[in-house]
Amino acid sequence: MITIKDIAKEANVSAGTVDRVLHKRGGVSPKTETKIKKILKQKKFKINLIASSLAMKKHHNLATLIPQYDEQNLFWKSPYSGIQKANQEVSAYGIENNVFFFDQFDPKSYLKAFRKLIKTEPDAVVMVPIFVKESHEIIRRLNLKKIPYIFLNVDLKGLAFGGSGYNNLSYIGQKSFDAGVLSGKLSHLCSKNGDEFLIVMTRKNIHDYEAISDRVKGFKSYFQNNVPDAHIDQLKFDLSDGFEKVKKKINAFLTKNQRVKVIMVPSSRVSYICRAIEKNHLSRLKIIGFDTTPQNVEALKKSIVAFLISQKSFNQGYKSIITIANFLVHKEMPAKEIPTPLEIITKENYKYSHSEERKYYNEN
Amino acid sequence: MITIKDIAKEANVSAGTVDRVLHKRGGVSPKTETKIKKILKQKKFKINLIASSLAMKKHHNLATLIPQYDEQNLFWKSPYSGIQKANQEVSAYGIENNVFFFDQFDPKSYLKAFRKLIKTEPDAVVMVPIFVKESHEIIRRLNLKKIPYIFLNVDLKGLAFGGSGYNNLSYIGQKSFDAGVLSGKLSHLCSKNGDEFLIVMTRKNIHDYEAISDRVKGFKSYFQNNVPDAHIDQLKFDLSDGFEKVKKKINAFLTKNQRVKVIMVPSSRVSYICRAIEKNHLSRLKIIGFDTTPQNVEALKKSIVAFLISQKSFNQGYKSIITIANFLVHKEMPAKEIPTPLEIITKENYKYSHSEERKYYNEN
DNA sequence: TTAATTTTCGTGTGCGGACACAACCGTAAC
DNA sequence: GTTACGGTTGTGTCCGCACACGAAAATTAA
Repeated sequence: MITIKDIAKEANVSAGTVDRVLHKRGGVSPKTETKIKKILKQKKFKINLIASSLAMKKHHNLATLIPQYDEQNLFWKSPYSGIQKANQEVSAYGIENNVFFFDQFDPKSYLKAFRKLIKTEPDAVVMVPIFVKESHEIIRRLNLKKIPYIFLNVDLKGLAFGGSGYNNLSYIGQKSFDAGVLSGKLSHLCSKNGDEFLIVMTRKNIHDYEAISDRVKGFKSYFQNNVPDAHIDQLKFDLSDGFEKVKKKINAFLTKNQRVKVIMVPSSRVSYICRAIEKNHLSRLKIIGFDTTPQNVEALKKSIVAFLISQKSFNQGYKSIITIANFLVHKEMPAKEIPTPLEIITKENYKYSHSEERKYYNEN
Repeated sequence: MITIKDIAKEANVSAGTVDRVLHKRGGVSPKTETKIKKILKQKKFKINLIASSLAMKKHHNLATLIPQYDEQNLFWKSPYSGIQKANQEVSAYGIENNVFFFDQFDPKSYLKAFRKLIKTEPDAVVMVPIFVKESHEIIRRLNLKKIPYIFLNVDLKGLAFGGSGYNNLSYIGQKSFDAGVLSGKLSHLCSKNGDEFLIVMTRKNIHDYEAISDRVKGFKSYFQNNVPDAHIDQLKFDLSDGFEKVKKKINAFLTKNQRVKVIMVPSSRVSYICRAIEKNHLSRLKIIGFDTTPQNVEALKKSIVAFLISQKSFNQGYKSIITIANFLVHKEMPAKEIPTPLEIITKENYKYSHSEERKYYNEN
């Protein structure tokens, strides 16, 4: 292991000078600089990150803005767990992360949470920009204060601020269109000629409308490119529709359309849909959904759902914090987009797929 | 962030005493010990791992014993890359890892590599125990020297040393039986009633015979439990069979058995098999294989192979080093078994599944 | 009571690097 | 020739912890 002192000795300078070169702090004569740089390369010197971050101790202050989860909507629990795990890890680097929650159906609570957030004067922000208009305002203020921010799970785009768009450091989440394509492929693989397909949309979670519609587009795109004459039906339910109405509607449809053999639910509400479907229909159906919420996994285990496509939201949360921490501490510029793997989950491989997350649950 | 000094001040003792309690070094009166422990809990003190590992600087010496990869057999490149990545990371912790290669078909080279390895007097060993008899001897010597070791990718078991078995710290790899079950499920999902299934075994790689036979068992087990009357055929090829013979045999079989619609190849040689199959057969077939070797991925991209089940061997290699490093540095006892996820790879999600690995390739 | 131990505890140093500050050099201005 | 000043470079301290060493207190022996 080569240290700064080793380099310094070799170059007949002091450690301070080497340090200046390493950090481009200036104040070094060109001669010595090139000499040091040469030795640095030659000896393959790498900064010891352990020692470095200990010495820095710049006590950074992070802030996270994410939806609150509840019994009804457990989806957001997973990224939050990932965030907590990351918080623990980065705390040794002098990074503290304050998490602010908001109601995913209430734009006002979003702004309110942000107002609390901004008062803590964070050095960087991780946010889930669910609401378009309000996010625009929030980002305007972050830009003003020159606070860097990254998007988690929702990839807000637009020609804001004079066409330049939002300059988030990074987006961490799923590529919804490709996830949809994958669901198309899986649907196709577990069907035979003449089978029909059904997309069931629930509009309960307005927030991820963009993602859901992208998944549907991806799904259709797959069939256009591979099975152009496939017959794809679509059912939409609204917020106001009660469970009974959903039930009636969907079963009536399935009775009338006996050739429907595959159902794709482009949201995390697939288990809800499954509960609505009568048993006699279920037996002929292959059902594909998204996200490994506890209810969905339950349906998977009972072989009601054939595939779940997971976006590993635990990892998303975890990675978002790690990414921004590396940016703050080591000035490491993240990729503009950090896509999460499109994980295919079945009854048979579920237990191996979320071990990190479960381990964390058990420990806490 | 709470430091040892904070605790010391609170307890009216010195930092040294707190340190003694933290590390159970003894020499502390029961009174002060309980007092300190109480404050430790109350303030939720956590050792700063950064500072800790910097202070320790116990310059550990690791050794790794893995098969050499070559053009013919790229499988082992992936874990090696993971190991290299991990080596880089742990080097800051004063851990150096020497990698020793051997020929996966030559037991003698295995022993020879080990002899070189043992001369470096490693503090711990990561090994791929391919050869049963030779591994027994190697492990005997490791036990004698009390050098801890973990198994990578091959889960050697047995009633060695008086029935106690090998006491490897951990096994990091795939659960082959469950991987087979998963391949069964996927085969089932993309078939319809009356379709027949074919297992094609190549015995080229004797070493993973155990894993391959477990996969086959898992495959059959799935069908026994779910589709007891399924018709499963089996073809075996030997080392001595040339490509032309394989070709002739397999195409003859497929011509005669037109109802075979799904082929499962329980090894990483699926692309080899695909090349042997004539086009007119391919169109009706769904093919499932293992491991994302470059050739297999190529076949996946061309839609010749429907599914690959990946054991993420890059991660296996990476994790093996990280695990043993944590054991050495932080005395963290690993789980006895660390199973790799059973990842389902299709043409549509491949690009998202090995991003870490590719990123590493590009950087180097 | 005093000396010899043993138990218990405090102090100091170093891990490798970051950064503030001091010190040095040469040159230009006076 | 002295002073001033900017460009360079060296030195020292600290980050939080681990651990060796020695000092103090408590105990036992003489």
